[in-house]
Amino acid sequence: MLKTVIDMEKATVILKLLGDKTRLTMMKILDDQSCCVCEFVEIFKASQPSISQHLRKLRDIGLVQEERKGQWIFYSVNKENEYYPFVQQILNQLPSQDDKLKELEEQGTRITCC
Amino acid sequence: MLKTVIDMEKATVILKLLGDKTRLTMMKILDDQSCCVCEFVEIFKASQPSISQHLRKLRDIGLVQEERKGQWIFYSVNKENEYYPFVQQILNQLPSQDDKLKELEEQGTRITCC
DNA sequence: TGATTATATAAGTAAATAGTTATATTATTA
DNA sequence: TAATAATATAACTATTTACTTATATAATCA
Repeated sequence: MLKTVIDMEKATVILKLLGDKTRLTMMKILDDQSCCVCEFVEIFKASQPSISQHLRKLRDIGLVQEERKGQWIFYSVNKENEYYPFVQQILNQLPSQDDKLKELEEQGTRITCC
Repeated sequence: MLKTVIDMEKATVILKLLGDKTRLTMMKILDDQSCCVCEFVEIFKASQPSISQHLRKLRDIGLVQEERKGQWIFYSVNKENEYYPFVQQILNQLPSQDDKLKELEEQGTRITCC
């Protein structure tokens, strides 16, 4: 197994970002599939600016990336990121959050443009 | 390999605690050996109350434990803690902090009572 | 036993963080 | 092209966090 070593400074920054329930759940969801902002608004029952600001923080350090598809902007995990292996090891220990998106599908609020 | 799954709530709390450079470094050091408060004060060039408060937070959620030895109180990682495997996987990805204690030994400020 | 050393805790302060409201931007649709 | 929908950003506010200063406790030492 490849042993990844990350510097303490960067590890701290990443752990601080993941030390928030909304962002940690976002990352776990995004690790499986991409998701648009309005879906997160539904999932977390949070305001749009609040979701947008969480995503921005994750994007600013390169953990996620955005891609516009028409009027929607989809976010996905940037698996090319230098620190992704570090994050992945954490995410792997978390329970699946599939149910969150399943609920949206049942409600019919999942974006299905793609 | 045993797959540990930790609930999101608890994971968030632990990651938030580890998302601080002082506490993260403390945990990495303690993962190898026990250490007393005054050694941390030296290592981090921080005030005694500040160190004491960081250790209290780690102790409050059970990640470390204290043991009095005379006038000193030694802290060590509580490897029996339910969430230790989660923490350990994170710590394993961090660079060794042995040099921090080595410096103290060279200065002669390492506590050698035990 | 009085002084010193190690540590903890409480109270106060400054900085960081998360959320809100308001507004701007960009794309789609009528 | 005007209205609507999705998203981002800015400014403000409330909460949380980390650190400081002051004080308390407990052990050791002279």
